[in-house]
Amino acid sequence: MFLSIDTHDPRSIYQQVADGIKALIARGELAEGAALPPVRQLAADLGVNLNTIATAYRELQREGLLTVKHGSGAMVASRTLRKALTELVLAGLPKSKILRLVMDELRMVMKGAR
Amino acid sequence: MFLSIDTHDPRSIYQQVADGIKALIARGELAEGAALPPVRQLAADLGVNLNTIATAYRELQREGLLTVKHGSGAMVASRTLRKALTELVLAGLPKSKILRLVMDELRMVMKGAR
Amino acid sequence: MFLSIDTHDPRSIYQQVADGIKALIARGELAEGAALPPVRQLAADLGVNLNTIATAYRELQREGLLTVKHGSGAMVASRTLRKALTELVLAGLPKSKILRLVMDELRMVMKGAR
Amino acid sequence: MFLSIDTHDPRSIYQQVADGIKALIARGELAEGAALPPVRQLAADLGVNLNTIATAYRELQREGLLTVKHGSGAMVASRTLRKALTELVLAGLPKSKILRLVMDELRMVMKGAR
DNA sequence: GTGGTCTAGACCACG
DNA sequence: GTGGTCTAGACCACC
Repeated sequence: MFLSIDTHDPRSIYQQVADGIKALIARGELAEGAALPPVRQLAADLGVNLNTIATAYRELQREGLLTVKHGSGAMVASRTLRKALTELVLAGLPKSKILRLVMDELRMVMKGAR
Repeated sequence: MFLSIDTHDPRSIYQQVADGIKALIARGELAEGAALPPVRQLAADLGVNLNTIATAYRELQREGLLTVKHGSGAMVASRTLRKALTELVLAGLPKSKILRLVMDELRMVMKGAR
Repeated sequence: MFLSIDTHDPRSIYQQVADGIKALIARGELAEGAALPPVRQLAADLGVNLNTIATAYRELQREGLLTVKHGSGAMVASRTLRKALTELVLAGLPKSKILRLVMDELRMVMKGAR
Repeated sequence: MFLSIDTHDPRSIYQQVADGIKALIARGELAEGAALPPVRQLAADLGVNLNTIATAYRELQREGLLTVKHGSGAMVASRTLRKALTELVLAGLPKSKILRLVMDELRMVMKGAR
C-alpha cells in the first residue's frame, strides 16, 4: 500500500490515511475484497500511532467502504455485492432465500473458475 | 406469468417455454430473485406435460438464468450477484472470506432497510 | 397566483386579496419560503390600485404569514421555522447562539442536499 | 447531567455515555439548544478519560444530535430547526434568502418574547 | 476557555 | 494473530 503522510497537510493524519485509502479503492489499486494491512503494521510503516490508523479504519467502516472483523482484519467492501444484495432485499426476499441464491451462484461461479 | 404456446411454431414446446421465460426476465417482468411457478402448476396452466416444463427449467438453469432447488422451486438468478461473486472469486478470495463479506454486507443492507 | 376579485363581495378588496393569499398558503399552493409577486405586478394583474395590494401584504405581514423586506419583495413565512426559533428563544438562548445553531444546521442540511 | 457508567455493562464506556445523552435528549431532560458540559468536566465527573467523552461527543455529532464548535462547546441540536431549514432548502431557496427569513422570524419572535 | 488530535502503552474480545 | 477500547498526558486550533 502506497500511502504517505504530509505533516504540512492541514488535514489530520487519520484523515489523510482515510482519504488515501479511499483514493486507492477508487483507483482500483485496492480491489474489492482485498485485505488491508493490520492496524499495527500500517501504523508502524507510516510511523504513526496505532490509534491513528484505527480511527481511519473506523471512519472507512462507518462509510461502508471497509468490512472490519474482530480477529481477522479489514477488507475492502464490495459495492457490486452490496448493490446485488440490496436489490434482492428490496425485492422482499427473506435472508434465507438470499443466502440460498448466494450459495447457488457461488457454487456455479467457483466451478467455472476451476 | 404470461406464457403462450403456439403449436404452429417450429420450435419445440419446451423451447417456447424457455424462450418465453427468458423474454419475461429480459423485460424485467420477472425480477431477479423472483420465484417461478412450480413445474406441475405451470404444466397444468399451459396444458402440457410436466416433463416439458421440467426440461425448460433445466435448460434455463444450465444457462444460469434460474436457480433450481429440490423441494423449494425455482427462482430467477441475479446477474448482479453473480457478477459480484465472480469478481471476488477471480480476486482469489476463498469461499469462507466471500461468505463473510456476504454476511457483513447483508447485515448492513438489511439494517438500512428497516 | 390565482386570485380573483368580486365587486359584489361585501368584503373590501384588500381583504379579499389578503384572504385569497391566506387560502393559497393554507392549501399549500404557496409553499413556505415562496416569493409573492411584487406589489405593482399583482396590482396590475388584478386591475386594482397599488396601495390596495400593499395594504393586503401589510395585513398578512402583521399576522406573521408574510415576511416583507424593502427592495426584495415578500415571501411566505415558515411556521415551522418560527416554531423552532420560538422554542430556542423560550429556552433562553441568546440570539448569537441561535444564529450559530442555524448556521450549523443549515450547513449540514445543504451538504446533505448536494 | 445524570449519567452513570456501569463497568458490568457489555457496552463500551463511550457508548454508554453516548446512549445516556441520547436518552436524556429523548426524554427532554436535555432540551434543544441546551449546552453540554465540557469534555474535560464530564470526563472528570464520570472518572473517565477525556478521550472517552470526546469519542462519545463525536459519535453524537456524527448522528446530528449535537452541534459541536471548536472553542465554544457542544449543544443539543434542534430537530425542529433542521426540519424547517430542510423544507426551505428543498424548496430551492438560496442560503441568503433562508438567512433573511431566519433573521426576520427571529426578530419577530424575540420581540414577542420581551 | 473550548474541542481535536496524537502518542505510548496497556488490556480486552474475538477467532 | 486480529481490531476495540481506555488511559495519561501532550500539543494544537479556535474564540
